[in-house]
Amino acid sequence: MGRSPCCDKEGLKKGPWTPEEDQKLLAYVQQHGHGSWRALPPKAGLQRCGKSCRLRWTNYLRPDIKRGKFSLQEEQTIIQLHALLGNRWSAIASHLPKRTDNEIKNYWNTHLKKRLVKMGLDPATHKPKNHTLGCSQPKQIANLSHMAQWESARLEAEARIVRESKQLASNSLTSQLMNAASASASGLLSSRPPCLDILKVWQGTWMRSSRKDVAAASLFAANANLESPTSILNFADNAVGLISYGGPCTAAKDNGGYQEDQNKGIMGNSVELHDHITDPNCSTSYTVADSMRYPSFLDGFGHDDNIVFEDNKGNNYWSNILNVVNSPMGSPVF
DNA sequence: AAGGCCCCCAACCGCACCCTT
DNA sequence: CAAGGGTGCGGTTGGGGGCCT
Repeated sequence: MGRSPCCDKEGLKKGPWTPEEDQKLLAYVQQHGHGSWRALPPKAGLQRCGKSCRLRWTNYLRPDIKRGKFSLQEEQTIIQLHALLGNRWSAIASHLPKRTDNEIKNYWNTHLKKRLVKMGLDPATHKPKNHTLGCSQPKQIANLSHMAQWESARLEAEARIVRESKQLASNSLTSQLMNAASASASGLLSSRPPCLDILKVWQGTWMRSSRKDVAAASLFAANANLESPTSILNFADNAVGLISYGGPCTAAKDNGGYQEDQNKGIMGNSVELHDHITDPNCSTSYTVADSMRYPSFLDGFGHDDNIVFEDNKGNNYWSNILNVVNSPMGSPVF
């Protein structure tokens, strides 16, 4: 178990990077791509371990990094995703593609966490510390847990897709770096990330269940921009929440392991009925538990007689998350 | 001006996971 | 199937800079 640190070799430099080192690393990656990080330092003429180089590249030198102050919308996105995902920084970062997980983590720890504490919220649970406004009923706590777990697993999978896309982008970085603008336009480095489309399904479900107004829900779903290229959701065929796999088939296949995890972790209580869904764009068919069509954990959400998270303005906490997701400009990355 | 304190963030560390052999 | 290498991830640290006294 474990491995020996790669940085304990004699003669390897640690600590802050110098501009010369940055230049060497940048020049090498631009010319050759990073390839194997462990093998990179000697080739690039650096007295660093591969891990240090990788970190420096991913957290600082990468051309597709937005630095500087976080916008209000970015802050909101982080807080709300953190409410769903907890300290899953990479998953959160996948929805703020120009920010690194390290940056987001630092920002959370130094700013946002304190702000929540000041507001009397527990930064770990995002609930008021006295629990007077929280979900006090066990069923609702369980529902929240299920929601978070479900979304978390899905986001993990989508984050992985993003990573793989970036990997592909990285592999062709040389040409892209020659023309940063076109790289941006190409969508490889700064494409709209897989958004929280599942939350839209939830909202649609809320609308149905709370208002019993299928037409309104369908209208909402139809109006929603649900054409995220990597989303697992597809409203084109069914505006009331039928889940199908509409994403790139390679990505979906690549995430078989995550799908397994989802099935284990979230479908544990699912019914035995499964539907086979065939992606028209690829020959692979997918098995989707019936419970994914109508997630049972939605029971109890959005009904007037149930307590849900509310902020001090009386807004539904999860609706706020949905608002961020739904708003075309709700987040700089959406 | 200088010393102390605090904050921030780049970087490190160790573990876990994935992939290859 | 197991072992080992490569990489990703999250927690933590420490040094630099700003602020206060």
